[in-house]
Amino acid sequence: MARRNDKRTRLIEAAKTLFHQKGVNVTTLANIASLADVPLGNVYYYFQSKESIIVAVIEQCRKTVRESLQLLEGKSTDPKQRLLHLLSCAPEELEVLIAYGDNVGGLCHELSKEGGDVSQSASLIMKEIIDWCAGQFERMGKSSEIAAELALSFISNLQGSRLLGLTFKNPEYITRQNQYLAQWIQSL
Amino acid sequence: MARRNDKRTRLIEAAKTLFHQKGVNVTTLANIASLADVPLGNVYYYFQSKESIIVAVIEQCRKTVRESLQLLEGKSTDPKQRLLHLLSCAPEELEVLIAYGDNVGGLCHELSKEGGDVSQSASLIMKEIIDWCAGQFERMGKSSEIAAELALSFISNLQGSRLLGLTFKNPEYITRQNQYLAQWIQSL
DNA sequence: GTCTATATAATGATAGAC
DNA sequence: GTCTATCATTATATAGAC
Repeated sequence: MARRNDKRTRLIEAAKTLFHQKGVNVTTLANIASLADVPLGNVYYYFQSKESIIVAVIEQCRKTVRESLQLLEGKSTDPKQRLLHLLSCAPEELEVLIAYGDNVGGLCHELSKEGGDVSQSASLIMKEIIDWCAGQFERMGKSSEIAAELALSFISNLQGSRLLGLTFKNPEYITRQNQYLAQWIQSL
Repeated sequence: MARRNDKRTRLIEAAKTLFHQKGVNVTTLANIASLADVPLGNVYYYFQSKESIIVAVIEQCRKTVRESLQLLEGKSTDPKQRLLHLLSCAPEELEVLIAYGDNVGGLCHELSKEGGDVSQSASLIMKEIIDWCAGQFERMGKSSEIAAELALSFISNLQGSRLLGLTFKNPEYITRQNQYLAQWIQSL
């Protein structure tokens, strides 16, 4: 059970990375096994199918997102500052964003076309982010209805700018838009 | 040459539809040939490889986008109205958006991860849209620098809202955000 | 639990008859 | 120009030795 978790975890991490970098559909089990340093045939001891790996990756991403948001809550008690923290990203993160796009956005984009359970679970990650933002706007004194609308607008813009950053391979598209959003938040 | 264009066009149209609905990487040549009602083996008379079909689809999309934008210019001489027209979409279009997402956004997302020539040609479609919007903002009296920034913000938000609409399979995510953007444009 | 070898199906691509 | 048949490769998935 100890080593089982080890390899299982490694496979999920490898899959998560490759799904982000190449996309879910382009990534093969051989790719995942190779990166995780696990023999191809052994993958099926830990996962029933490729889809069950996808499900596991989604769960893992959701956990990561939730932890990141909780970390953000620890950084400041001011909701405005928290939202600004969500915007700011380190230079390495920015490089990843222009090379492979936003992880959550990518998953949602690709999986939402297929429909079914997997599609919906992916959407829950995005929902978690939006709801968290709405919570911050509420703390800023906005009504729950207005807060939901602001959160939607905020994430919409954030996701859009990351798509443009990816498309044009230009970090300025993201940073410029982030500055704009930061001003917008300050003005609320 | 006459019939050649006929089948070739049908293949491009079929590929364009399937790339949008399923994604580029998931779509097989068999899918395309089937939808275009062309025998699988015959595809290679018109295209050298799958990649050359992708290139052709991108060109076709770019042409479609350019025509749509020119059509928009005919609808009104007022740049604000033109931008509002770009936002408004018919109920059927809205259904397509929540089912399969934005066509251009989808192409850029998927192809930008692969890099290379194809990636860059896809980005040119998005650039064409942004530049057109920037042109409208300039006509509204904005400096070229400000206009470029506004266009970026506008398309960023538009693309983001379409991703959210797709993700949550909810047209309200798009219409609500469109209303917000419409107000934003009016206020400029 | 771990790994090799392989079955099975699908995919991009080609050969060659018509 | 058109189409059938098929190759070569790769993918998911399984069988079974250790």
